[in-house]
Amino acid sequence: MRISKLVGERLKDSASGTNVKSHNFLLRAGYLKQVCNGIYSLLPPAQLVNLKIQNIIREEMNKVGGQEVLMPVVMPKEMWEKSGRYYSIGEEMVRFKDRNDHDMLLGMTHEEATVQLCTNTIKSYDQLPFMVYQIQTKFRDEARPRAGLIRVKEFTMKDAYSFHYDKEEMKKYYQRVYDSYNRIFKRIGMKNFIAVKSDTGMMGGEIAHEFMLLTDIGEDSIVICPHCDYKANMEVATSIDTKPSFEDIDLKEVFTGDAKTIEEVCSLLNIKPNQTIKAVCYAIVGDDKNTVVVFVRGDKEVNEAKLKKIVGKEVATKDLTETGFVKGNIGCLNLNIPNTRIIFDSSLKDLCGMVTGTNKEGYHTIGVNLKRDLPNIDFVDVSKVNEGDVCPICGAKLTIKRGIEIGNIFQLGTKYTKSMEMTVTMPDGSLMNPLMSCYGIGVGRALASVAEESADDKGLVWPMSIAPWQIYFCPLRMDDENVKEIAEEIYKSLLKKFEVIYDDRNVSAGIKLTDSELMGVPIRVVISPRSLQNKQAEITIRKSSEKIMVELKDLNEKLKDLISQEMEELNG
RNA sequence: CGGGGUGUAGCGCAGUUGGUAGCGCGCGUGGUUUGGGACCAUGAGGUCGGGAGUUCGAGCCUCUCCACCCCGACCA
Repeated sequence: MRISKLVGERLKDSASGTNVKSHNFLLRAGYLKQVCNGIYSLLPPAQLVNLKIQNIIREEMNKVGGQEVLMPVVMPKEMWEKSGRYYSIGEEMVRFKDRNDHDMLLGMTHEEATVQLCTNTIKSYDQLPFMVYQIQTKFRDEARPRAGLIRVKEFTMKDAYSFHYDKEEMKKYYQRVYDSYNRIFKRIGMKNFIAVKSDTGMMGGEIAHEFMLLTDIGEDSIVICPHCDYKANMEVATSIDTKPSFEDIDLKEVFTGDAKTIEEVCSLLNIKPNQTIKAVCYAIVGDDKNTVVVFVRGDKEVNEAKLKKIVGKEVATKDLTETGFVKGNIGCLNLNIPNTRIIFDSSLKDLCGMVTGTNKEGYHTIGVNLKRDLPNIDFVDVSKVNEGDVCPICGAKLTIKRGIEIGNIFQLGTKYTKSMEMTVTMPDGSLMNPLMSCYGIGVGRALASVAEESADDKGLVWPMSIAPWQIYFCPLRMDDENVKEIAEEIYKSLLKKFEVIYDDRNVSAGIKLTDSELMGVPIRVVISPRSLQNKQAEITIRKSSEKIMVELKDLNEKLKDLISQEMEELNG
């Protein structure tokens, strides 16, 4: 490829309106062009990276027996009514009508389509296990796209689905894909990633893992034990609570005036937040009547993912106007509001000497003893883990890090095969619903994640395995007839063996060299009148800035070595 | 959906008390340059996000709609 013909421009000024390093470089280096909020076109270099990532994924999926298929983006409503998700998934799924007034939707995931594909196609247990996968465009009408390709509405996803005749066998297969995912992320050059236990969310099922790239720009919080294996998404993370103990005194109402927030009450009463009981109110989505109140210790926060599971429905923080609650003074004693479910977090269990609202303006109650004043209460874990809480496995202090979800795997069980009536014949002649698992990787997100992790202050730094080109061929002084002639010759010979971007522009050295660094091509080959005097070329390794002078006659051989060396490292 | 911010040339930005728009980069042409974003000359490129209003006159004031960015809610 000649850079003079390459579609897209390299920008000197950094793009405005983004604070994510990799996204900034991807825009500046001519990889992406935004179409609208959360929707991008990929320019040639990005598409080359995209295809390479896809091919690595494809190879690894094939290795675990995956069969590539391609399912439709547009699907009829009926399929999704069967599984129940036509109604349970919110506005992120785009629904529309075709010209015959038939309800259709854009697929955001393909469990339904896969079951439809396999039902009556697979008839006997004998054909299990098997896995189908596809690499396909997904559309999700995200509430808030952000950080370039990290969270977008339209993206390319590899999604795989496996089917099994028993749980043991499903778990074994799940482990194989888990290992496969580790290989994929390693091969595309990702370094600091981990697998964590995760919430099953809208997918359903029991066990799920997310693969997370640890980075400060990540959207998820991950709880990690520095001493043992425990790693979990904040949504499902648990910890052993270390209970504070306070003097057990009698109940007493105290005047607190305008003090409403935990901070205000604490500073007024000269106590710490962990001596207070905080009330958080939720509405149930799609249910105007009922309210949920969660009482949690003042230093803790409600984990809404956990709350959803307890309630069994979507919840949203509730506006307290026109309810019976006294905002800022809600207390757990004598709270009598109709149609209200009250939930106590386990952080409050057995505590005494606590402070809570009195359910009337201007007053809080001190000396609450949960055992004495509220006997017969069930405490449930509905709070978020705090940094420094105690690991549920080994007892060490937990840390919290940020991460980008780069892949996820779920053991779905029979949720879809049951609801969509997929059966196979078992050895004894009976029919059963096969067990199912699903496995996803966002290709564009993987691209952006590697870009984010490997970029330096000069620009992108692609790992060899997914670089748009292996070599940036950069002759200086293209006005010099001798340079130009030799450059054309070298380019032709490089093209036979390597993937090359040829900077054939007659512009100053500075522009060429900075562009090569911005674009992140792993190896740069420079020739110039100076180097040609000695019949030499200069090789620069992008990631280390290491420079190697090499005789022109040895150039191809040297490049071959450098490339295979890095590829071996990436492939393990 | 809530809070905050920004919309002026391809990109980055300036534009004073209201008087019909500039700068840098980039792009075209001619010339001089050439190992870390050269220089001279010259040229093209704008419905100042859209609409309505106030005014003799609006990039600037008022109203309204829209788009994008950031924080939250939401999220495979």
